[in-house]
Amino acid sequence: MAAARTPSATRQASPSRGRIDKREAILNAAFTVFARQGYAQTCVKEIAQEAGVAKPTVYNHLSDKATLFRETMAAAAERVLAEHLAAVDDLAARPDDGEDLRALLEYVGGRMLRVHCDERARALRRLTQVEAGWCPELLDLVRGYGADRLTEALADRLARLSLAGRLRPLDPVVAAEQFLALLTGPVDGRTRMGARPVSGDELDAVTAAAADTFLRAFAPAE
Amino acid sequence: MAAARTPSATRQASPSRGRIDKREAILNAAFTVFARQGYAQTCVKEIAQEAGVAKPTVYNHLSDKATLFRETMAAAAERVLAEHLAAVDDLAARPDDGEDLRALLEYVGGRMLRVHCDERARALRRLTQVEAGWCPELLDLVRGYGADRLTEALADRLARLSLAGRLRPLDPVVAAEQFLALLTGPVDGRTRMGARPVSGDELDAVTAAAADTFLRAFAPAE
Amino acid sequence: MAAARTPSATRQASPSRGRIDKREAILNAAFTVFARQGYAQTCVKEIAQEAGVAKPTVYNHLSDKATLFRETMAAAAERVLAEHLAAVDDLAARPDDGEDLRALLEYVGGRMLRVHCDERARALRRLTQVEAGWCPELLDLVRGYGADRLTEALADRLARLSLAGRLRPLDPVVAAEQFLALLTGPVDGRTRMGARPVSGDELDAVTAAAADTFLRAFAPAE
Amino acid sequence: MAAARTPSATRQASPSRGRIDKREAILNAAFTVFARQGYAQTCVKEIAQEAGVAKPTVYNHLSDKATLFRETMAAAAERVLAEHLAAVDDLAARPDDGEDLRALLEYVGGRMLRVHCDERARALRRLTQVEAGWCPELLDLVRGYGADRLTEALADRLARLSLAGRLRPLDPVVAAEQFLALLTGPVDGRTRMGARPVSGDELDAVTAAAADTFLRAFAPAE
DNA sequence: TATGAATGAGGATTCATTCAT
DNA sequence: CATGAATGAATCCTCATTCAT
Repeated sequence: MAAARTPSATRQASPSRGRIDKREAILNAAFTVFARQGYAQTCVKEIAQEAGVAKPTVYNHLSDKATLFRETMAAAAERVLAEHLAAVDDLAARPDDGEDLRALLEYVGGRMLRVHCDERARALRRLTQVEAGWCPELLDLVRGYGADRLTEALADRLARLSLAGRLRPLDPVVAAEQFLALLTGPVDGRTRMGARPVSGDELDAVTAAAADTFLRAFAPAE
Repeated sequence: MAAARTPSATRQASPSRGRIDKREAILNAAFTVFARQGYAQTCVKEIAQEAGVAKPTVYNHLSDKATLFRETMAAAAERVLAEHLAAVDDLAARPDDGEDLRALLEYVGGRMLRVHCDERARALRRLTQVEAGWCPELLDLVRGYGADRLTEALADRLARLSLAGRLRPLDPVVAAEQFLALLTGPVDGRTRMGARPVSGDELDAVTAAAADTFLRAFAPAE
Repeated sequence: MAAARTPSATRQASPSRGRIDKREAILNAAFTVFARQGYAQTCVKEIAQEAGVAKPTVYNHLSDKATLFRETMAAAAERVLAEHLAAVDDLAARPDDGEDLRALLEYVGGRMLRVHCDERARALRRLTQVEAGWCPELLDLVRGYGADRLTEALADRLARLSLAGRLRPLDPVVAAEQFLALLTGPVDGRTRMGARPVSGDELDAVTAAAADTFLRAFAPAE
Repeated sequence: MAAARTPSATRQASPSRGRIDKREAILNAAFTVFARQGYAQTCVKEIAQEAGVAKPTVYNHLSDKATLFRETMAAAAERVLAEHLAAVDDLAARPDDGEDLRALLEYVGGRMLRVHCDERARALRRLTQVEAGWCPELLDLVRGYGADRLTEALADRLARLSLAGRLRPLDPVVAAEQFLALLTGPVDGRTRMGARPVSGDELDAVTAAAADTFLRAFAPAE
């Protein structure tokens, strides 16, 4: 089977690509529909239509509805992870020495908040939470793909800032958790758990308030 | 189940009570099952069994499955609201002058966090979030029954503390939002959106850290 | 539940009768269709139509297609058994002393052969044989309801005839088996395992030949 | 399976052999699976897997599932016929004059009974019987490939024995049918229509009893 | 020719909902 | 009113069959 794939991939890109594309199209369509309607309310027929394939094709690529759901969630988690990692890299690349600390926090906070509020990320969290009852592996699947990754990256930076004397001594993880909470908490509250969109201005206001409170609490003593 | 049968024994005394009790038994059973399995995965038969009545009886009291769900959520929201209000009253009754402010914040924070983590409250939030897609009134239904109520009560107290000079000048709503975020954010993160139980000790640690950060940010200037 | 059935049965015969009748109607229809088309080729819809009920009603009375099949076969086996037992009783009631032994054997043989060739009995044997692969309990289910019962009853009578000196000493079971084989073997061969009907004349001819051979083999020595 | 792969190694020598071999491999595999599961329960994919080919290859060689079944049955009938013919030849080759007639009958009977009980022959009879409903040509297809052939061969020998004065005057076909019935009837009864294996000892016992009864019935008058 | 992929039709099963009692 | 029984409308899944390679 592996032997069957290698040559065809060598001969021309299309056959294996076509299969991969179709599988990916199915997973994309599935995430769209699952996110819109939830697991049980979604019927495979809809997913097939959204993906532009026939129903059995879905079953050909993904044996079960449950399997389809798990794979869909895994793929979505991977995509969201990629966006998160981009934010993290962005964070690491951002020079902080000599800059205004408040501006840095606001930049980083805005970045994180936007990742958090991303449509896909929100749908992923919602679905995870809802369907975790019958599919507990979702929790482990999405674990670390969510804010945790950002939390750790943020904790790293906060630790370095503290060592550099630009923040008071602190527990980096707790500080990171709290900064994230100051960001996401008010937004989640205002958007009714993410059910409503929120304007960029509001995000900025929340970010500014979070940075302000964080700085007041964690700035080095005079 | 036993609870569903007991009232029927007292029915002779008050016929209308029997009806009410039966309706309430159905709503209780429905919330239990909905919370466990979600809306679509739940079939009316299960609810009827949990309530100890026959399926058509459910339809007699609540015309539709959707109606049943809405009424169930409304009743549950009402119950959770009652608990929230108790916490709020508790808050208002708590004398604060002359006491240690940190101790007050930790007491209030712990109270709120426990309300937030209550099994029923979590189930209510989860169901609201999940089923809001097809039943948008849930958002308005549960709005104000959740942390909002606490937020406002807390904002009141914070405003008075600020006026009394025990906190620096602040926007009470923002401060309340942030205090709540410092409480619930880390817990929600650690419990994977409430899917796992969390120990009382952990709650206390989070509460202490939240109070500490809040005080550092909002204590009056020297 | 038992309490709910008893009074209604007492009150009037119709409700429980209706249920029983419907169940029986379903089983009858199921046997008809299964016998015509085999298990896998039969879809539940057909059975429901044949029984004049809706598909879910079938599932209401008999949870599964497999269960439906097993119950159908059990009921059919019972009915066929009843016919067999009638033949056996008839056998026992038949006075034999003083009569012509050949006439007796022919009468009994014809009776048995007709039971054996009965449409329902043949269908039962066919289905048993066919579906025993995935439903082995069929063998035990039908065991004893088929020729075994007749074999034993016949063996009893042959033993008595032997004791009475009208047959030579013999092993009653072997003799009974052989008499039945002499009856059914040629018929089964000619009807291609029961796939084709066979005329009454042919049955009589086979019966006569069987009785003749049996008598030649088991008549008492001069 | 090994048998299906071996010929493909010799394919280079004779290309047309490869096709024939593959077709035969498919038919063999098909009979195996059909015999195990019946027509409707068998899906073409299984047959393809059992034959070690891809599903479309099956359709390349045999256009239809029904056609595949018919061809499979025809091929199997041919193979069983070959075995039957071997038995018949064996029968004819067996010198009988001067020998003990009982020994001859037991030899011939045991031979026939073993042919009758052969796994493939039984499966062929079962499938024929079951699927004859929708595929009536099976009856004609298998006719004459079963016991009929043996019946006729046996009738020939019995006729000659009768003419030779070693048996009383008789109708050869009836006598042959009855001898076969005395053999197969008890065995079929004991094996629950062939669903269970039967020991060689039991076959011998049945054969002895059959020969005994047959001799008593058809030995020449003193 | 042989195959991986795709499809259309169909079947088992469940469920919300409504009568007869 | 409360219930057992019945139903019509989905939904998941399988399978025989056909293209593109």
